[in-house]
Amino acid sequence: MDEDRPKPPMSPEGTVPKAVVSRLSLYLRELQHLVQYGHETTSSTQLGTVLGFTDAQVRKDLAYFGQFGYPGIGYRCEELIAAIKQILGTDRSWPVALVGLGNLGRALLRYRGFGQQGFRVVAAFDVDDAIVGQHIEQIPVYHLDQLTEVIDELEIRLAIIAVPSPEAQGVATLLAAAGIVGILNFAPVTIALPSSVKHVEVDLAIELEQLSFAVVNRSEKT
Amino acid sequence: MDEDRPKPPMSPEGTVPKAVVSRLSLYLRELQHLVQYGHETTSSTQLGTVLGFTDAQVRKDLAYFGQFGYPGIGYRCEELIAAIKQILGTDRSWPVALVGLGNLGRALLRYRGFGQQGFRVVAAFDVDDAIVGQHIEQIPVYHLDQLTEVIDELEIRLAIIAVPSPEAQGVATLLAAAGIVGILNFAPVTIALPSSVKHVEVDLAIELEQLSFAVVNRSEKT
DNA sequence: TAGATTGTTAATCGATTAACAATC
DNA sequence: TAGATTGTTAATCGATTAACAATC
Repeated sequence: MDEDRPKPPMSPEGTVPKAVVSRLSLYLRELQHLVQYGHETTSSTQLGTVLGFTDAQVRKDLAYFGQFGYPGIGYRCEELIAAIKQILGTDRSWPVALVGLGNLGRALLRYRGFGQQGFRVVAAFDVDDAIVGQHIEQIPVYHLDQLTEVIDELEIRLAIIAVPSPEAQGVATLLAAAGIVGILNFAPVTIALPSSVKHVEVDLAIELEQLSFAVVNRSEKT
Repeated sequence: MDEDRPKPPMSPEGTVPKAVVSRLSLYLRELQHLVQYGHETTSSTQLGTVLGFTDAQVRKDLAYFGQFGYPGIGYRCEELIAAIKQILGTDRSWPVALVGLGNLGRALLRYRGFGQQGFRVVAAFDVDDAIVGQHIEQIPVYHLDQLTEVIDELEIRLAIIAVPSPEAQGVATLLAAAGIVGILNFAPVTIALPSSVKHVEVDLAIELEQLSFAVVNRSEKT
């Protein structure tokens, strides 16, 4: 629309706080909602209000990566969506490997939310002979032994671990050796990996514990 | 073992940073692993090393809630586990309602990790007549219309939302009206609730986005 | 005793917010 | 023009770390 605008092409010179990046994802999500409802532009105040941040924080967060707004006008939604996707690296589609096809693994295999944000599970792994060799939701299920080979073949760089806790570290080590550089781990254990391999841990029970704490200590804040 | 020790019974006088509470959950998880491996005591250094924190931080975090350690010795695992459970409110078992039985909802219904940490799903809700009235994993499935009634009857205070995004806000409002005080939301939308209702949002795609960002910006840190 | 480790204070570091000139 | 809103600097706030006396 306006290619001529001097747009510093993503220069995170200094180090970007981790919290900023997760808010970036929230901005993106909200912007996508706004577009769905027909909004063409938005403002730091609007984004902040919906998400519970100050307007200053929204502007500061974005400022880490460049200048995306128009003084007096705000941000053009589509434009900012494109910019954030580029920053997050989701302006492409990432092939993802999924290891472990228990309840959670199967649910993740079918989860539509990944595809919408630029991730597609292209290979699943398990050790259960009853499912190895089949396809689930059109995704081929391989034996864990084929991990390295398949990851190499399909050029997969991201993986999801959904195996029982005792197996998680072993699988993580295998994945790292196979060339995976980012791991999303659903097993409730802290896995150790070389620092070159990034990993995010999601422990569903811990999320409930945070709630439990908030509820138990609720009265004191009132 | 030593009931006589003067143990300030959980006095979070000032306000406890949110980050401290989530680390508390990690300490608990790690302590449980240590006990499984036969450890009787541990230290702030050991806990910190495994989890990637400094020893000072471990001690500071725990200090928000009382004195749990023994100078020269460290922390008795079982004792600290009991203390943290009490702080988090998981020294009891919480009945939980689950709304939405799509792929993710069903997986959560079967997820074993909840029970181990003091949460049990006791009622599930959906609007699909094909499953309403049945039991899945011995959990009764009710129609969404029965939400208020069942939550009241079973005295449920925590709920999990696993419905499609467009339904999430409506369900959240319903839950709040039914007396739910804590909500774990898996729908990728920010829901608005009265501040008396605590909620935690888990967006699976966002977790992958964090990974994608880390991977794309990986080289710069090396 | 010597060695280990806590709880806590003070110092450092980092992140959020307020304010405002510049811009449309 | 007047009103709206940005990007950015400085001020504030909060969280992490280092250091150490006290304790076992």
